[in-house]
Amino acid sequence: MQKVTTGAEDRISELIERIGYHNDRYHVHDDPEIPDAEFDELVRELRELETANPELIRPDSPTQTVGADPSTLFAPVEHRMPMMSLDNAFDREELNAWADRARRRLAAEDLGDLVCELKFDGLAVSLRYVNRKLEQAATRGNGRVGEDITANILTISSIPHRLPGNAPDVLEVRGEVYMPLSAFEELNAEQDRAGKARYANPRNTAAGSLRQKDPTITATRGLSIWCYSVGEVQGGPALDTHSATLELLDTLGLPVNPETATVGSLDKAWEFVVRSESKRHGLPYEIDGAVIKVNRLDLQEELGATSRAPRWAVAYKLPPEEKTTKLLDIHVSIGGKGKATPFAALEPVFVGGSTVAMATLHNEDQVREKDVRPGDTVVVRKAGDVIPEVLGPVLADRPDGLPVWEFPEVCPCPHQQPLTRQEGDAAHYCRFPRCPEQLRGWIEHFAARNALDIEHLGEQRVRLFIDLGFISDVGDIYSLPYDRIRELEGFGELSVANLAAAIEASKQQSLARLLVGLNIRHLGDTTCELLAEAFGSLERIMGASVEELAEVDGIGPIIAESVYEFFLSEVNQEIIQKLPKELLEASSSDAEAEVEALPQTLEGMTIVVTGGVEGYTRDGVGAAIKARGGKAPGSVSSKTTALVVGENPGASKLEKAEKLGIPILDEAQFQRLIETGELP
DNA sequence: ACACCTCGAGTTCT
DNA sequence: CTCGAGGTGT
Repeated sequence: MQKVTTGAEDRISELIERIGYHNDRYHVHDDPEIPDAEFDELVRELRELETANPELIRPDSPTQTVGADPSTLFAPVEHRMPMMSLDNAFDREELNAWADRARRRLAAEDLGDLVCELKFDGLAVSLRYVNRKLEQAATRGNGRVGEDITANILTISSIPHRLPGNAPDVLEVRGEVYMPLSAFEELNAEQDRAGKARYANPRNTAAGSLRQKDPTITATRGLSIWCYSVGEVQGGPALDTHSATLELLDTLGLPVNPETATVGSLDKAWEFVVRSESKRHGLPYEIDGAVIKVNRLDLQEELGATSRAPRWAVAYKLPPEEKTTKLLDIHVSIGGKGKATPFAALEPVFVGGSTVAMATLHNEDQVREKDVRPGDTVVVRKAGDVIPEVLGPVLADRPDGLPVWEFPEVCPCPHQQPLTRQEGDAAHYCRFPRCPEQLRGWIEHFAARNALDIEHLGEQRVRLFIDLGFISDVGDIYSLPYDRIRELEGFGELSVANLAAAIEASKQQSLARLLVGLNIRHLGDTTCELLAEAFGSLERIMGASVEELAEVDGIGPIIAESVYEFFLSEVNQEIIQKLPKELLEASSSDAEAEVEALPQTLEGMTIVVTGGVEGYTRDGVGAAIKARGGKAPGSVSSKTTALVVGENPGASKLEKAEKLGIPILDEAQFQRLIETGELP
């Protein structure tokens, strides 16, 4: 196809030159020749041309670079005023509870007018305008520190680069960047044409678009923004209500969502919530709830904030989306210890932001209790926003005579050995020691991050090596036939070297990790550490009696028996023979030496963490707590000293901690706690 | 014997 | 995240 772009190409060059000139007059000489509106018009024309002809976008185009130094992209930015998150309410009752709490705190005991807004499903950002010029844009991050995304934000056409003369001297605007459904569909149509994978949902795609290293890509994604509050403000008109703030933003040319209402009572606010729920699917963008704010700023100030959220606002979260789909069949998967778990094979359905084709059914009793049968139409949703869950069948749609599902009698692997369920157990097990499914699970477990941490040995390769007969137990990992692997398709010199190096490195792992890798029933990370610490070497653990094992604090008769049995087995002894000497001689002392060096600030404390904490991986937080002498269990109980709330916290832990009156710490308070051992 | 902690395992999709 | 099950203390 002949390109018909000469006209556009020339015009783009001309625009780039003129914009560059006026930009220079404005910023460098502070002596603009043309009015702002005319300047913006030039930029808009350029942007339109570029949108129509993405292949003509030049890296030096001002739409990509105006005012932004690309080298600062994603650099940390400390917010002058923290970007707080909101407390959630899931029903009317919780909404009432919020209002009651707030009222009790006020001298006047009246919240006054309430502003109702939609809650947009996008990414919270902060735009900082200094002297009416957009100087810096940042993500929310953890609320205190975000990432610089100025270069990318400048490519969003609905965000003004400059504000009119009546704007405050310093204005921090908070808003939600989102991808309109039309832009999302257009993008996916393009992906289809290019034969590429579709994007899953607008929210994640918007996030991905803002995270581009190359702003030219962000520019083509059709992102937009809704502005809904301010941070730091200097100069400008005095404001005394939130609705006046929104009006100001609107008059400054910042996009403010029109679906906003100021109401006089909680009843009216609830009506807004109910309406937003029914409107949800008619909107050209996605929402995940509604937000209710106290309108008067003096009352907002009086109410103040907790460590993580203001008391003057609450987010109503829409219930998770439910969809119906066909239950095609119920299969069984075999875990690394032989556990047989039934799961639903579903007709793929888009629910809660992603396509779901499988969902666990846990065990036989769960299937029976839900009474779901292959051929049923079932209701599906995302539990906790992530894990797909089958709620139950739509009985009205059940075909006549649909048979009840029976737990399969044999393992799905070619050996077809029986699956058995013992009295008192909820699970079925495949007890065939040479079951290839179990072997695959064991090898993967051995290579996993919390065990011997062997990179480049993932599920695909494990399957392949088992099929080819290279591996028939974990011991074989250390005598892989590299000559033959080199000849396999998809294995180059480099990938073989990487794999070999990763396996070599695993020989240095600690005793506890080796124990984890051995895949002994009832032993996980924690119990393995207990054993490693108590006995110091594999040899001593192997030589211990059941009674000696059970003497360890935290090890009871059942686990002791399980460990004893494992090492009694001849098959397992042979496997251990195959392991490299370095591993077998691994002791628990090396790792501890480092740990002891840290001040034991958390001695005697039990710290539970929910959500991600800045600067740590999920496991890393627990390790940091333990390294300082504290305990870090996965759930809140009456023994918990404090709950640390990070990014995207889980509701259940938070709720329980509040009910039990356990102190709740934000990330800054957690940092202080770790360093000094002091609770706020 | 019971209640209450903890721990472990399996799990979805990008 | 949720469920099931082992360990510990009363």
